[in-house]
Amino acid sequence: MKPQQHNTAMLMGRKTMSNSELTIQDVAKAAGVSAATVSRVMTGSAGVNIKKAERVREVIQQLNYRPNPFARNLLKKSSRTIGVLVPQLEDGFYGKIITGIEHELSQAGFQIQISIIHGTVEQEAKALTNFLERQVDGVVLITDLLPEQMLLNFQKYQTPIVLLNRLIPELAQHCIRLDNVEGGASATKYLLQKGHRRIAHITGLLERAGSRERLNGYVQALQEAGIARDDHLIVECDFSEEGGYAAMQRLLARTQFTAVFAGNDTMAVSAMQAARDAHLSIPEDISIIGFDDRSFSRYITPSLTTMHYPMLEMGAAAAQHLMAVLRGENPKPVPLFHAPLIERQSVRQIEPKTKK
Amino acid sequence: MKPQQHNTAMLMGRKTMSNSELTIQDVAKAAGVSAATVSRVMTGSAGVNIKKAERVREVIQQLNYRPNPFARNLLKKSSRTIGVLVPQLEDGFYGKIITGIEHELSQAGFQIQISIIHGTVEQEAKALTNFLERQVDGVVLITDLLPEQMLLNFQKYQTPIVLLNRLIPELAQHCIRLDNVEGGASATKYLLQKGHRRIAHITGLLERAGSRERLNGYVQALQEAGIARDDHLIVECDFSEEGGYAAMQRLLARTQFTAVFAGNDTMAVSAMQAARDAHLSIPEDISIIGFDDRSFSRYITPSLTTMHYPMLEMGAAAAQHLMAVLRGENPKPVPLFHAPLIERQSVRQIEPKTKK
DNA sequence: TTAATTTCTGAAATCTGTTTCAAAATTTGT
DNA sequence: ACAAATTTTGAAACAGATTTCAGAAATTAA
Repeated sequence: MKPQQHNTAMLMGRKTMSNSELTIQDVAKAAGVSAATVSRVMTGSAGVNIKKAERVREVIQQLNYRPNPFARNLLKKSSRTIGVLVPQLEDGFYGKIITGIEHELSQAGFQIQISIIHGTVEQEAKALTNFLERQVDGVVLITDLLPEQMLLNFQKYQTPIVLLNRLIPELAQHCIRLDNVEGGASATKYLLQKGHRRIAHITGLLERAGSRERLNGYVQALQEAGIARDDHLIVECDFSEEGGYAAMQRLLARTQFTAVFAGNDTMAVSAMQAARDAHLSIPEDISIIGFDDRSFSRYITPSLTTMHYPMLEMGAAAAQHLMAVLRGENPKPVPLFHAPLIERQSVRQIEPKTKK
Repeated sequence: MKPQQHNTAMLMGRKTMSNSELTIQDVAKAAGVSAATVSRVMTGSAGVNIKKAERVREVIQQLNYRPNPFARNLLKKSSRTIGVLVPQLEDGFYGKIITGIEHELSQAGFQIQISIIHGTVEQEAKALTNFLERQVDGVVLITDLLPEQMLLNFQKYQTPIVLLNRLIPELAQHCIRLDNVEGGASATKYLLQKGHRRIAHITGLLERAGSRERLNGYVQALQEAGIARDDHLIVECDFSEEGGYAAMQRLLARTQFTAVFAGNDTMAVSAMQAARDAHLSIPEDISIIGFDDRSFSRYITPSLTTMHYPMLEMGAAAAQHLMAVLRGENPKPVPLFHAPLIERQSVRQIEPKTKK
């Protein structure tokens, strides 16, 4: 497993002949040895006379020979490439995961191949099939769309797979996830600790496990504080901005509260807007806490207190796990990640006795 | 160029035998023909008896045979893969470009391989070399770092290359760029049209061509309006938030103005903050216009009027251009892209005669 | 010095498709 | 029905590495 010999010399501009289509045979001829010997030098296998090896290395350098990766892949049955399927890259959310993955993988000499899902399950399945056809060494999936059964069928292939933000029991040890229950509880506890008692919750789509988990955390935290769940305070939403706005309007129309825990930052932002449009100011009249810590959250006014989604770290963990599996190690399940609280300005302290 | 035969059937869960290591020979044997014939069917080459072809297709389906891509690559000397080098993916800026590229390429059956640059020129050169070694069919580069000479040396390889947001004269026809001069002028003209006459400009690093171009646009627009360049109104900055804040402070301390054209949205946001901290409100006291249309710009208060950087479109154009080159077409240079104005709330109309 | 080891080396096989080429099969022309 | 033309076909060559295996060379033992 010697590091590749190729230098960046030629890119740096030192004179070198342009290696159009050099094969190992050419190198062998130039060095006066057999192709087998050159190969041994290239791969760093033992058993080559030290002096001869040196000479071969020189010739390789001289000619700037680069072995044809396709021939190599064919033999090795591996391309040292990992496929990553992401829902989108248009904001930094998934970009951070990719960054985390890439950082780990590039160090191990792997490349990442990405596929962006453009909506339908069909397309997503096609993207996955495409990875198979191209024989990537492993796959990282970030998707809620693909039905469980499809993922399970995917196991038939020998290709290792890691799932991010999704739990599939049969693949549990390859699932990298956030502790959403804990996160939801932390957010709620923070509001409680700030003196709030009437705390509303705008959830994401409850068909998504993550949304349900955050809701559970919210309910749990309230319970621990001796507050019963009040369904007037809970409204389901679809993650979107429009939804967040409408959800806040609905809440304002039907009950009273001093704080809102939004299931994600996007909904939090638009909920804030809805509050403002109803002549309520934040955090004076209503405190709000989000979830995810999206990049815009620190820029809005007031800046949004939220739970940080450690995507970089989770991406890195996904990559490490995949590497381990590829090395044939026993895949020990990755523990849940925790979402730390990012305290900013959208939540204010309330007088302990000011029960509204 | 028949579309690949592989269905997603097995992923969908219909019963199929797990195609562990099927080769074209196995299929040939099963179908009672030669490997050559199977190959002809797979690649859709003419000259196969229609009935026999049908039978072979059935067997292929039955066995769920997928040709080994490595063997294919070896022969075709192509992997239908494009390498993309990006500075970062942690916010949506470059993610959008990738999205544009991916969208185009996936339709053409290409995959994208991405490399994120982690800072140094050395690393960047290594990433590029890595693409070479892996024999990607083409490369899209988004980088200011790599020295021109290095890029030129890169030409020695037959691998086609497209540069985004950078002009290298010798590679001009493969450079996809934004018309920064026009963009800078548009932003400035908009402020002029809103009645502003004392317009400050916070530039990006002037060593970057883009920053100089935007500055030139600014100066040009002023000139056209009969206003001479006033260097007190221009301050160079480094693109960063801290820099934007300091730049605004500097401007406020040394001269008067009613509007600011910031070289990018990041600086605009922090300039706004600096203004607020100096007890000036936006847009009442100072109007501000940004550049890039970053995702956070619409969330801040007031929402930021800015010039939209059409990254999706430019990414798509890069991909299309690359495809054209790969098809052996004559590479007609791609015209400069235009940055449209996104009118939001950070600029206000000034009374025509209220010259301050 | 010869025998016994150990270390090196290269020819050939292998990996899996694609393509060429000549032979075989079929069709057409008369 | 027979030659000529056309369509199909499979054997073999090929792409460019890696690896096995047996023989050659060098080293050690005796």
